[in-house]
Amino acid sequence: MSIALVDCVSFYASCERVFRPDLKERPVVVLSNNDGCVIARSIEAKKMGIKMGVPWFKVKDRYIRKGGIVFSSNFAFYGDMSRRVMNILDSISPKTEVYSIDEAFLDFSGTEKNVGCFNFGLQLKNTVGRWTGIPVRVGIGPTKTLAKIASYQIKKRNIKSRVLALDNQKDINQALEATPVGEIWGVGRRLNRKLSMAGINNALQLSYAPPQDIRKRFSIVLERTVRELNGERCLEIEDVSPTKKQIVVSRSFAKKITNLEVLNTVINDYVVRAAEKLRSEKQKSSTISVFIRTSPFDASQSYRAIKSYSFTYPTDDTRDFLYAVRKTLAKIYKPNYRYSKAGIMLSSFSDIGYVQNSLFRESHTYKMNSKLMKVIDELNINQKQIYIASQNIGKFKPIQRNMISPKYTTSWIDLPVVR
DNA sequence: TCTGGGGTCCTAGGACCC
DNA sequence: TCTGGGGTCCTAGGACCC
Repeated sequence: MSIALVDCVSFYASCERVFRPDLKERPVVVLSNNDGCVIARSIEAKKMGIKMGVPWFKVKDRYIRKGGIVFSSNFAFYGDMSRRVMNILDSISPKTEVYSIDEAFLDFSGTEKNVGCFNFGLQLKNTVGRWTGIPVRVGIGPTKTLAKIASYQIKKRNIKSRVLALDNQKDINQALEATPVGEIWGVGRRLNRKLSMAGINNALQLSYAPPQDIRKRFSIVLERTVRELNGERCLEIEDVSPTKKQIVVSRSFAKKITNLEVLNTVINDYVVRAAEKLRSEKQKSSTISVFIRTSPFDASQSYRAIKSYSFTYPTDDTRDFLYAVRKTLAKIYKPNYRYSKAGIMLSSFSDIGYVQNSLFRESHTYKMNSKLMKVIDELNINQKQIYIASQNIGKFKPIQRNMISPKYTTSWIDLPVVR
């Protein structure tokens, strides 16, 4: 009964190093959109005191002066590297859940008798390292939460093999005692404070708390955590990814927007992307929400608004969404504000095969529209860009990425050359 | 000057029903 | 004039995750 958590070390920074061996052992950081803040740091950068999420402009000078290397985010590249890592894990383990871009849970119950937990972890780490160049940590335990704890301990104790198997109670207790309550998976800032006020400071103490009490005083979520710390499985491995319940596309702008038409054009881009995603998920949506806001760091003004539009029938037609957004945005837009971010959200999904007929719409129009969208999607996959007239086509550059690396693995032009 | 993006789950409270 | 009790469903917002 064993679960492994495979966790890529400083994932984005490690990706950048794969095709740049000259960056080995040098500080590397990766920035968010608009080069806003630091979202990944190599170990060397962490040692320089660069904190996660820190605004780039605050550390830039000092970091560069000390010889640090910086990249804008290149998500097409990271996504592709992630897929490669996950495929390898999937080929080795009987059950795999891709938990995030850089983490996966593996259930290898049954096989541990043959090779042993530790050796299994070693095999995972070595194979991924050799085949992709990405370093990973492997934490192993009887439950997901304990596997997470194992992974945290690898980091904290700086275990050289980067593999830790918690397969007996003595090791488990030792790891729990050395894990502050705020580092437990599922305990955020808020719960951390509440728990320490209740005198619970490390994972071992939390594991001793009666689950029923925890449920009453906190929540059912934390109750599950307590049980998981005691080796009782409450969270299963979800090896078939559940269908999405919402799709969000949102961005902060490099330059504030003060004009409704520009805002609408930019948001139309998000709509086009979200609708593509929706169709690739084979879903239809009957609610779209639009939100706009000013910068939370701007003390002189503050406005945020969100409004939803419901269709009488579920749709996946980009033009339906564009129409809804135009109407909705006009209702929440207020002039004289400097908007810093906007986004849209699709929700209320239903399966594509299921159509609720409407009294007010001929049913054959559904099929016609789906065909059109399908053709557009296929053309766009083959790089022949079809735009909707109201989209933003280079007129306005809302995103800034000044230090982006080549798309080494997803673009023929950027393919690395070996001389 | 410059502060990310995309998700899930749970709960409280309101609307509505009988 | 007096104005019950119990249930479901939906939504907004909070908390958390990477």
